[in-house]
Amino acid sequence: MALPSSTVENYLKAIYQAEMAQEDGTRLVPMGRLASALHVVPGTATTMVKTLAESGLVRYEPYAGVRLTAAGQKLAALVLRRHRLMELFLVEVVGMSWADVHDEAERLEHAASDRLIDRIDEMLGRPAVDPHGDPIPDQDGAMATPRYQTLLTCPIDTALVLARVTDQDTDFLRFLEQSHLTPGEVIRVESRDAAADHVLLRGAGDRSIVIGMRAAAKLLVAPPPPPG
Amino acid sequence: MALPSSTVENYLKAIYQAEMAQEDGTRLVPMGRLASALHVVPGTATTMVKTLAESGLVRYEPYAGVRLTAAGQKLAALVLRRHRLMELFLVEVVGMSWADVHDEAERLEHAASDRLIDRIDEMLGRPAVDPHGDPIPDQDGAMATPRYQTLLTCPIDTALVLARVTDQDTDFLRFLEQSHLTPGEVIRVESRDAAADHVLLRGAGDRSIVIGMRAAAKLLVAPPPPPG
DNA sequence: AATCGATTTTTGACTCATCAAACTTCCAAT
DNA sequence: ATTGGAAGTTTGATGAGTCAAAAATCGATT
Ligand SMILES: [Mn+2]
Ligand SMILES: [Mn+2]
Ligand SMILES: [Mn+2]
Ligand SMILES: [Mn+2]
Repeated sequence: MALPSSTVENYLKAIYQAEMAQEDGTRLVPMGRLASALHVVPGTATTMVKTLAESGLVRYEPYAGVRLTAAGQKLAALVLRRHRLMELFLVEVVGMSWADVHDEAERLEHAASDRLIDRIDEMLGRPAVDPHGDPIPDQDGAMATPRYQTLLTCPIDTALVLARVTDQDTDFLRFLEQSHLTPGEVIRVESRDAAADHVLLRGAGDRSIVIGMRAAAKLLVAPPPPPG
Repeated sequence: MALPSSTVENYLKAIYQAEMAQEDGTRLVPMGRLASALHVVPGTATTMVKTLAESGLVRYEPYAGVRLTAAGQKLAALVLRRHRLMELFLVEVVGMSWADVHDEAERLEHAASDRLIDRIDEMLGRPAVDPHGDPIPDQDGAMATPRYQTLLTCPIDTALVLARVTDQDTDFLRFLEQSHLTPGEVIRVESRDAAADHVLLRGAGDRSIVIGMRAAAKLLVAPPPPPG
């Protein structure tokens, strides 16, 4: 099989990420989800998934969904590696805003050679996470998958480290940056009000920030850093 | 008209460069040249050129050839700008070899946004030439076109500056690098022998180098730098 | 002027990726 | 058990880009 096209890479990556996002154990991704993630109509996704299945990259169960094979998983993880290393490179070396790098990396991930990516990896000191806190797969496609809590489920009035942001929307990221809600910052939840649909945060420098529960669910936190 | 596809960008760039390389005044590029530059069969080039003509990017004269319109020229120059800035960036910032960056830039030139390219341009200090001495068009597509002599036509026993290398072949560039025949180096031609098909050079550090006339024609030189 | 060969164009076919719209399957609620 | 609607699949068509091979054109040489 020749090099995978950008289209194939995008399908594999979308399936990979949809599998991860699946709350239930079954990693079967329904065609509707896949189609909307890729901005194609469902029929297109069905057709494409069938050809991916013939290439041995996915297993396809009609009317049920699709999941990656080991081969598909590895390819998808390497695309994700290129994407995330490229994002971090654009922020750290080129000086772009973390709010903008996703769209740029969305195209560069298909054009950058393995040599370039490895060089970038080296320059950055083999980083573990990208600017949004997303883990970066290694050269073999292996990726750490820490289980973080969200600002909806974490304990109240406890110091926590903001570890990851699971939304790449430019405006949302810009807002977070202005609010100093970026990975690494120490924050605590002061209160939650489901009825009012809000979460009250206390950030670095005693900043007080109110966000909706939809937004709070996209902010993942880890236990505070070990003392000393 | 939507964004030009990579294919369209590649056609325009190839026509642009073929026009420049044309020794005769007529900037008409024959279909055969274009086809082989793009590694497609002639029929493919004909078909594509007709659709480019319909988009107003080229003027096409059947059985004679093709040339860029003003619109086509600008688009082509901007692709070349992206290519050459990317090459220089890969050498200067990423630390890749000048022998390797052409192939990498060949793909990245279609994926990099104008924002990224302008940021790179700024980082590099608005450079005038790429690692091979090729001039870099500005944001408007304007490009300096100095008329250099080659090592085949330049005066003998005169100090000259190697200004530009008009071949992107990896092995050739590697050889030049090892021989210290890179842009900026001061060299002089000691002798030429058409029968023997060779040119004898004296490079920096009194290096003595013999190259064939085919290779010599690819090395462009300028008058030596002003004293002081 | 006639012709031969190189170059170019045309034709017909093919792959990849996509959509619209008709059709099928499945399941949750009656 | 039926059935209505949501989700998924199939079918037929389209556009971009390509090739192989047949046909047409052009110009250089006789
Ligand atoms: Mn991203
Ligand atoms: Mn990211
Ligand atoms: Mn190049
Ligand atoms: Mn170059």
